Amino acid sequence: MSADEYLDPMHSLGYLCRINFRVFSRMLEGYTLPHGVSAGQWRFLRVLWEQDGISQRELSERVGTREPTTVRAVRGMVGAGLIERRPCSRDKRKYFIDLTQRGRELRAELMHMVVAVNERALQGISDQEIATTRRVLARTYHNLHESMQNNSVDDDHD
Amino acid sequence: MSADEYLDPMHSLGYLCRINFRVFSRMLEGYTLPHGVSAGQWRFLRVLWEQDGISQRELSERVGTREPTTVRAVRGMVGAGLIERRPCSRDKRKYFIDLTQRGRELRAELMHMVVAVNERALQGISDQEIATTRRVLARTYHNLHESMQNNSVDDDHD
DNA sequence: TGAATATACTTTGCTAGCTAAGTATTCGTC
DNA sequence: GACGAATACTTAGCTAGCAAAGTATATTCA
Repeated sequence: MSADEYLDPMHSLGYLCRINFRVFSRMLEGYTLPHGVSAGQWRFLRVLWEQDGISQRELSERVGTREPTTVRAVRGMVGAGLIERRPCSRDKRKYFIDLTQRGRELRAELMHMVVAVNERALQGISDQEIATTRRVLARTYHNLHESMQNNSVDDDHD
Repeated sequence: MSADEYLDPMHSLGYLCRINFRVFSRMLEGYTLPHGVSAGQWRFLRVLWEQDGISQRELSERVGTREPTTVRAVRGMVGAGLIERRPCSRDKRKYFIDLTQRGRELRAELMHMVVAVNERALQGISDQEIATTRRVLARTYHNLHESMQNNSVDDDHD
């Protein structure tokens, strides 16, 4: 409620999310880079392991990045031999993204690493606290995301 | 525990932190940019409002960025008239960072905005859940940060 | 005192995100 | 069937982060 509380970064969920995102990302990349996979690529691979053969647009949405970011990531991953682009025959604007054999093979090793990083991160925290945190972060994202879609920046704040 | 759980991004704290960081940052910037303050600059201002006259190195540490990032941010904020660099007379390597009158004046308006964004984000979430989330995120950061300092990337994971 | 080490900041050059604008294709509708 | 709107992807150009190496100054200690 008081503005001054927010002068302390540790009080701010935005700050806490920023530093956590960075440390998660940097640590995971420490494990995956020796396998030729950058932190940026990992995010796309995870989605493709769940389902590949989706369009570039749909890949963007599931990963949570905008199209230009996806264009660059896809280019890099094609170059690294992890995925292939397949033009859609029905709709010439579209490309489907398929995992290569190598992209598929990486799944087991890399998922093992993400589990290891998460286990280290969550040491000493109860399952219930973790569940609460997930629920809160899903809700704050939902609240802000919805608010950005519905309102221009300068209406109706208090 | 099971690797496949982590295929769902919403299960992963790293992903949740990433999307929350982005949406917090983009929304706050929507408010602050009309005042000539970018999201990057805001993070430095918040620290300086709490205490200015600190060295560039100390500013980096408190904001949670590395020196090169601070160099660029400081240059931009000097150009925008928000801060001034004051050479240290005792130690010629050092510069102290002081807020200008204008930098100081922005505090009230911008803190009002960060409170508004946080209130919107936290709608429908109990104080206790928020407190738990803060505590968990502080702990996960601590766990990973410590682990990165103590271990090279490839030792002792199970 | 002077050589080795440490510190504070800068430069260079990379990654990864974004918006805005551009191109090609498809859809809808008159 | 053709024109306007929507869609899928690309390009251009920006911001903000990083590591590694460079420069200048202080500190330590033999």
